[in-house]
Amino acid sequence: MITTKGRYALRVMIDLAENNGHEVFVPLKDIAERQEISKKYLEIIVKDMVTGNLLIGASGKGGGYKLCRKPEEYNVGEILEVMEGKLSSVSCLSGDFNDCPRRNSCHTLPMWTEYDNMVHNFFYEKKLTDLLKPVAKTPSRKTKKAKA
Amino acid sequence: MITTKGRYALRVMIDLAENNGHEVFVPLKDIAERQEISKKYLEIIVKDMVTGNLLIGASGKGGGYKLCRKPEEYNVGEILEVMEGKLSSVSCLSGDFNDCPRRNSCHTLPMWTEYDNMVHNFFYEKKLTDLLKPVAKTPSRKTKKAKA
DNA sequence: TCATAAACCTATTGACACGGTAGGTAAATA
DNA sequence: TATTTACCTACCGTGTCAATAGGTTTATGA
Repeated sequence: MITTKGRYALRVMIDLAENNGHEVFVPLKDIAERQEISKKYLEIIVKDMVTGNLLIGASGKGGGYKLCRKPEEYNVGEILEVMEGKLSSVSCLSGDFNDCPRRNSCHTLPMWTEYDNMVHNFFYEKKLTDLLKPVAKTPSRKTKKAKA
Repeated sequence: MITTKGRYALRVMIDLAENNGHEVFVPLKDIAERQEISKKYLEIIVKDMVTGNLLIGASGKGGGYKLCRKPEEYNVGEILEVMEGKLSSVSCLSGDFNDCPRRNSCHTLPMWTEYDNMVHNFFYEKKLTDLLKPVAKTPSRKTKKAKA
């Protein structure tokens, strides 16, 4: 189960991406209000996001939080892993890794491994920008009309 | 995270499939010993499995547990769901379903839905028999050699 | 009929995670 | 120097996980 931490973190990222949070510092108060999430609780979350190199924080008047990369340079997987730890389906595959004495004869381990890979790929291939509201595309100066 | 309940249940199923547990009752003691899992804890698990129509239990001497279908008629997903409840990635998709007031404007819901479908398919397409030790195939009486 | 072997039932436990709340400190700005 | 903001520490109620403990019922077979 993805917990509120992961889900809220994602919403913070999206909020920043959609509110110029790539260029200017956005106060947490604003994010909390837009997202209807307790600001106090969000403090905990964004703190982890700063530690995890997803955001930069700036204290004082005019401060707030800002993306430290361009939105297209984030993928969902890394955001979730910062908040939830490794996205591992079973304890056999996380932690000390190979502490299970049955690992060599385990009938289910291959399935868990396959599952883990699938999940990892799913979230790492999903970009933050895939979650943004589809914006009316500003046509680039030289738009080639697609063939069909 | 798949908990021990789900993982142990799967191992019980495999154990039965590999120890004639489709035809005769196998005492829990034997399963617990082979699987090196506390019998006491397994009691809780198999109880749920009986309730969930995965196993049949028989009390008294000569009793034990038995698969109620043929091994090839189980898939992993249903076994896990009996033990873990619905395999839902986020609370937004389980429970009362549409209690979230933001569901219509939520940017992340489509991703969670897509993810849930992927997970569901993965486990429901996986058959119990896919987890069994590959057995030296008893050649059927009329084995057609594959072309290539 | 009676010991035995098995499932079945109820209760409890310690540890930990989840989802917060509360209140204060430090830093930057105007 | 007041204000706005991030940042820090502590706490808390609830629930789940992974068991353990001890007893009761049911069926067999000698």
